[in-house]
Amino acid sequence: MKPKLTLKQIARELDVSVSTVSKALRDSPEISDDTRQKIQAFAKLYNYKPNNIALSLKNRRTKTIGLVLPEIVHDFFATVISGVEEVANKRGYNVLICLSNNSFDREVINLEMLANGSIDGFILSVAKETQQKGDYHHLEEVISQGMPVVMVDRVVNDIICDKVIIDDSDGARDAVQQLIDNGCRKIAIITTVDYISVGKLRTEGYLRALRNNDLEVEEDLILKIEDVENSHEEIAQFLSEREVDGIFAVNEQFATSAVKAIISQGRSVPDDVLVFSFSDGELSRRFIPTLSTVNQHGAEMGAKAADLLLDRIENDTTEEKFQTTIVKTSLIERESTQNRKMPAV
Amino acid sequence: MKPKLTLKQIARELDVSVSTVSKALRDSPEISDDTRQKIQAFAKLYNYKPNNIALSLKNRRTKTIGLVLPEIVHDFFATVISGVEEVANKRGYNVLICLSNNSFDREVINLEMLANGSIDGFILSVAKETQQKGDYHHLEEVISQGMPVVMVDRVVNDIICDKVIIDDSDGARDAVQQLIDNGCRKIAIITTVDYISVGKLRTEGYLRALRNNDLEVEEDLILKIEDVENSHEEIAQFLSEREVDGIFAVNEQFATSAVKAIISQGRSVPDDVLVFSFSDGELSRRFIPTLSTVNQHGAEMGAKAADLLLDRIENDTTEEKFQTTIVKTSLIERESTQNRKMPAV
DNA sequence: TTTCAACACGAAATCGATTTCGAGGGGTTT
DNA sequence: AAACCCCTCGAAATCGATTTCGTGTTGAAA
Repeated sequence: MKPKLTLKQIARELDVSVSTVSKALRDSPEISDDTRQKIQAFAKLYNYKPNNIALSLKNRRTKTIGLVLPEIVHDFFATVISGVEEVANKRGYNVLICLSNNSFDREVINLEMLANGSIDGFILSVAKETQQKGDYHHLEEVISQGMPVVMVDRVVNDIICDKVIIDDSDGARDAVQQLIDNGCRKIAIITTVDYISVGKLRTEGYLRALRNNDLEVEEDLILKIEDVENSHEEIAQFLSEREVDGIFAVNEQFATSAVKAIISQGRSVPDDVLVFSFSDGELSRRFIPTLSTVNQHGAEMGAKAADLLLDRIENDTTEEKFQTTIVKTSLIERESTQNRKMPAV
Repeated sequence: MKPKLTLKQIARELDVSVSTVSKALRDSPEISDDTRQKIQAFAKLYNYKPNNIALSLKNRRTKTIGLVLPEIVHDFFATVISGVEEVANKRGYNVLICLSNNSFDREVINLEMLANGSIDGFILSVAKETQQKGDYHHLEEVISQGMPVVMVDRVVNDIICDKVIIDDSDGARDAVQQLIDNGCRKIAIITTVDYISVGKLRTEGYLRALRNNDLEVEEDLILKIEDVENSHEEIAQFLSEREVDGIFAVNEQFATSAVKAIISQGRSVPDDVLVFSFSDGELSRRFIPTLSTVNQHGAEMGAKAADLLLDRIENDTTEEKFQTTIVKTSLIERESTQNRKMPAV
């Protein structure tokens, strides 16, 4: 690594002191026009850029924020990253991304790595395993150190900090309502186990929609998936044993598995069964049929989280109280709920 | 931000010097057992962790690598990130991710931001606009500064550095060969314009496969997409005017658009037309029919790139010559090429 | 008793930048 | 001519850690 140009070298070269160089480059009035121009010309010529690390040490802030996510090969989190990155860059910050791969241990390690001066604050979405364990000491620790933290999507209610979430429950309710409005009466839900906060909330929304319409809640129509990897067979099995006219799936994977299962039964989506999905990604947009879905506005969530975090970092508003921002979901209706046989109610 | 515990504070608290504390914590033999234990106990009690920034400044290395990508809402790049992240973390490094959004200017800005001490080296995949412009001065600059750089996937031949690519051309050739073996004789290709390096290479592979089998190359069957956003209509139009029995698409988006167009013509994939895609993602795995595709092994590419970069960083092997690693693609055959009518040759 | 080595620790330099404070020189005021 | 001020610049502290070198003490060897 070739050593980069430093203030000291410029000083030696031009036979002035380091402080003079620093001041000249920052247009301090202490420095005469003559000297200033000479130094600035030299710096420009050799393309001097101050060393970020030295600045970080001096200023006690790194102009970098950390983003800790459970996974990345997932359109939703990818869009969150885009949102965070855009806002952060616009405001002059870098983004340090760490993946927990849904592992508690990796999440702890990541927080520790970052919390030692590398960053000015965190944005994180909690790992699945962490939610399962319910162990949040690592979060409490960094927060008690005074590190600003914003949680996104998969949040922890017990931890007090800024949060950006979507109205999971309302979004689910609206989606199911849509199914009902389109004539469905026997609606199954394919969801996650309850310790996943968003899964639980979406299940609640499903239940609310049914009750709002005086439809009976049949426990038998609720499928809670524990093992996402092998969910496809489980879903196929589930649907083969039940006669439903509508399916609400809490993510794209479950939705596509459901469609596939229905089709392999010789039935059709949307002619025989309507399917509503959650989380809008490439998959929903390009599937055949295209999937109706609840749009989570991931980029917007990321952008909002970044703004919240940077506001807290820059204004040092430690005493200001924490807020939970809810980004509204919206329904995107596509082919999978365009029923041609059942008339809309 | 509450000030974190520093060596100086420990020193003051225990009434020893800063150097003694530092040495004690690093188990230096200069320090007596007594003092060492006292200091280590204190540090442990108050959970002392050295400040990363100070270490970076002192050591002249940040234990962080930069990863500059054109986009992220794209399974391939997401898997590359996973691979990089895993290796980097395993070897004790953080990953700073920047997105260029395929913009030349943003790429330049990102490089400049990172090149000032924030990181020890780069991994990057060149932005589309940069390839179009052919302006690589920003790359040359950071490299001439002695910053180690590894390029991934979308590489620039003119720049001399380590590279990790796939055998785009061979992968495409193999895919097209597979189509031919499955009985296709009129094979269209849906590809990108030539300034995208990988698009051009895949087109070459397509041509080679045709020639290898003494099939005539019909320019009319080659569709080069410039505007990816509105590619769907272009593809539908293209296919409606041509009678083909096989389609090779250089990415998942083009492939799904093609399938959709074929189906809306009242024909079937794979019964009437076989479709082979490139880049294996959720979409290919979950589409109906599931898509045969050329697997790019993104995680492997990312991992390899990270290993190359870290080796260069840690061994300071500036003089060692640069290598281009080719990660072999592999064909994944799924439903979209399981022809039931045309017998395999 | 003198000398010397081993031991345990501290002072200071260093990484690269910023910033406070002080000082020298030139000119102006009384 | 004495007093003063302003302009311009440099020395040094600082951020938090590491590391070299030096120093004082103790004990043992000569």
